[in-house]
Amino acid sequence: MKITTRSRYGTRMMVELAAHYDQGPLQIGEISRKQGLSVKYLEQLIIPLKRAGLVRSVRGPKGGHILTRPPEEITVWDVVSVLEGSKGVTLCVPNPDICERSHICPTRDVWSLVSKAIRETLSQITLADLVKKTKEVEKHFPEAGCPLEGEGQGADEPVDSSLTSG
Amino acid sequence: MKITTRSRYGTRMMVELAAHYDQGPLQIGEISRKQGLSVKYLEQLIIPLKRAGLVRSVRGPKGGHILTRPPEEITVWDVVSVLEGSKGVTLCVPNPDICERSHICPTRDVWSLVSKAIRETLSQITLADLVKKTKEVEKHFPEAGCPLEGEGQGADEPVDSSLTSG
DNA sequence: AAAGTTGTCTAATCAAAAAATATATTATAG
DNA sequence: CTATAATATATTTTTTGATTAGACAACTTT
Repeated sequence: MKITTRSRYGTRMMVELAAHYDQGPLQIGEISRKQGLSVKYLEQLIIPLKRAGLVRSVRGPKGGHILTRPPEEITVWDVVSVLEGSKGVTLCVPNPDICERSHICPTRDVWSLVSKAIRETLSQITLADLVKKTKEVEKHFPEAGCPLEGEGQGADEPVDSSLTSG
Repeated sequence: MKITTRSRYGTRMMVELAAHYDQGPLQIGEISRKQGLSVKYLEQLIIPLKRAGLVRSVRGPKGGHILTRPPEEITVWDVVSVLEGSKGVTLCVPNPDICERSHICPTRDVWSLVSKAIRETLSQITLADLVKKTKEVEKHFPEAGCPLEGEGQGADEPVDSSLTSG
């Protein structure tokens, strides 16, 4: 029941792209620096986001990545559902057929409701909301982004591993 | 973002205990047989449930386990929160202190909302609800419980492993 | 009191998935 | 051309979820 780093880092990356939306392509290296996340890992995460049509990329110098739609039109659910894949909170929720009794299983209904609650929650939050909140906060705390988020570690500045263990 | 077998199997066990509530202690062996779950695993899961005061146990022959409260008064959230521990959907949600910037992190708020949505959903479902649903369904399909639930495997009858992989 | 049943506890093992890293290749602006 | 940045693939490392094992403790029944 843990939200994976794929979803969390991916969302942070998308928020960076959103904040940069009207300023042309943004490079992974930039995102990495600002968010303290590994370049290599972000490169992996952006592939499914591209395939899903949320991001497009420009190669070569001055290249980078840019959202295909304005941040107001991309929800966190759009991002998370792509990065989590179609696995669902339980195998039997998206694929009832793998269990012959899915249609009579009372606990399966419970997990379906959880799945629905998550989807509905995340569908109500857009990248624009998060950018806005970031900027409001930066007025009061003039330093940049969120370098850790609990356990993310800096690309160049490894963090004390006691933070990353749990 | 997967619900662990701890929560799923644990909930199924608690539903069995709920169904047996007014008939004295129920043995793990029985639950294992009816639900097709490993005795050894269930034994582990029941310990935190006891510590949390949801279950009490009777040793020796004719012993077993019994809910400390009627099924109407135990929600799925009671069960799941015990079995998942206090880890939360993200480390920084229950322990803001592990990240110096939790209070200004916009994505942390998102995961907090997810956490809240899950909690509220599961708090509205009681074990009695699930027992009731089980019995309704059994009227139409006179065979017993849900042996698989997607990937749970029978204690004595191992399932084709292609089911258990994802 | 003996025997046998059931729960309790700790440890060890296994497997899968998540997370992170490495290398080589392709496109393109300048 | 050359430097930059994306793309693709592969590999490694780490974590943790899941499962199994065995010794021990409590209790009921006879």
